[in-house]
Amino acid sequence: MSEKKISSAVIKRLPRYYRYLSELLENGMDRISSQELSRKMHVTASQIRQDFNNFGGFGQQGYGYNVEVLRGEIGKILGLDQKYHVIILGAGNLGRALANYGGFAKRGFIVSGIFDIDREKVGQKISNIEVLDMSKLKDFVADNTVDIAALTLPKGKAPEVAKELAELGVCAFWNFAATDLNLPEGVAVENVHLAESLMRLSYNIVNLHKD
Amino acid sequence: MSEKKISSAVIKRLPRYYRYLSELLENGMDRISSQELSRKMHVTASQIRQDFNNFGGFGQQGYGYNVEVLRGEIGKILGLDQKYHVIILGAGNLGRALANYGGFAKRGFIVSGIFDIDREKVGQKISNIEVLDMSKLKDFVADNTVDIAALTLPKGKAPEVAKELAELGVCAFWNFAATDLNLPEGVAVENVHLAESLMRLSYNIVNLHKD
DNA sequence: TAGATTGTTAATCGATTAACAATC
DNA sequence: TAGATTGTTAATCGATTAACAATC
Repeated sequence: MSEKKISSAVIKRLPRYYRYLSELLENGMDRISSQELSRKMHVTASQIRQDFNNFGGFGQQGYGYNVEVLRGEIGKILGLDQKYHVIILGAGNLGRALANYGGFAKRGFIVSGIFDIDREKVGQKISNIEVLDMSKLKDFVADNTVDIAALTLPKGKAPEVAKELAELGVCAFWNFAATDLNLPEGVAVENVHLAESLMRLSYNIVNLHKD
Repeated sequence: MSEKKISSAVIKRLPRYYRYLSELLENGMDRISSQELSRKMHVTASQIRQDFNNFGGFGQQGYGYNVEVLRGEIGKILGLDQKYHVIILGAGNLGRALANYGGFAKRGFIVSGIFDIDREKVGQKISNIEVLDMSKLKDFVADNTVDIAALTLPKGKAPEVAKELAELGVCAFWNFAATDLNLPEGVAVENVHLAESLMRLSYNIVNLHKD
């Protein structure tokens, strides 16, 4: 398209705006200025205005932004006006935690399948969904819409399963395995590397008193 | 100190270097050049050399970097040469997943306490640790070393519990709650906002075919 | 209208990449 | 020594902040 490419720095900030706007809405606020939002979020008002203006003018001079409208627009930009069917690969602790977490469904992310190779786990029900054997994966993807695959597999297995799924047409991966997936272009990957997050925390602990 | 401040862009990349170097070491590689690492990691060789040089010369002209030495140095920078005592606040699905995940203990992050308010959960054992009632938290922190508090509480509770813990001297927080903690300076916070991660993924799905 | 606040341009700052001399 | 590759400076690129005219 002719739309200018939005920088990933901006995209990374959008969900946080969305969260703050949702809160403001819950609290009955119906308008907010960039300056007020700036104070709440601890970012500059200038950045807020720049960010929003990447997508067109959501505000009004002398008034600010309408909370509900702005939240709606950002939601649309983030694709939250759609539903997504999610399958979870790996019914371990983390896979189960994701399946059981109701918050995602509320935002339109519906878990429709859970897979594992472990005989013990296959057949169990998690959040009302039966855990299927990995051998059923191919057929499942052929017969059902799968928008997102959440990978909570051991790092050794994750890249090959992701590759297989990508070949079957799944084009978005939420990757919790401690590895890079190295998938072809045209596939969306969002990594959640908990071990790396924890290392950044320990770095900060060590350097906390070194200013 | 007199050390120049390392930019957070660099720090964010260190754990990934550490992961790749650990893999290389497992595969028996004992040296690597910035160019070779560049190809594996899909970042520029220039960036790799710049990043490492923030901490001093780990390499050798004409040779490259010794994998084991470099991994060790980065590990030290990240604070992985120490042990950390972790308590988990909230024994829900995610709290249990974190407690049960053995990978953290292997890297020196030891879960030493789990807390919840739910009568059903208090007394249960998770990964050999008894879930304690939140009322015991204060005494526990007074009697035990607590380096990190992992917050897997509802967003409504997280900020107040974090504030209380910070006042008791806990100075690092691994925050999984969908909220900002707004703690005073001198406290390290690492956020893992899964809902935001998922929104970035849906943004990418929507925009996948818009180039 | 006067006051407020956006949208947008220009200035600054910081991070990434390129280039190459130093040196193993 | 010749070849390779780092350490480091300089050039480029991009993101953030400041400033202010437009306008509600």
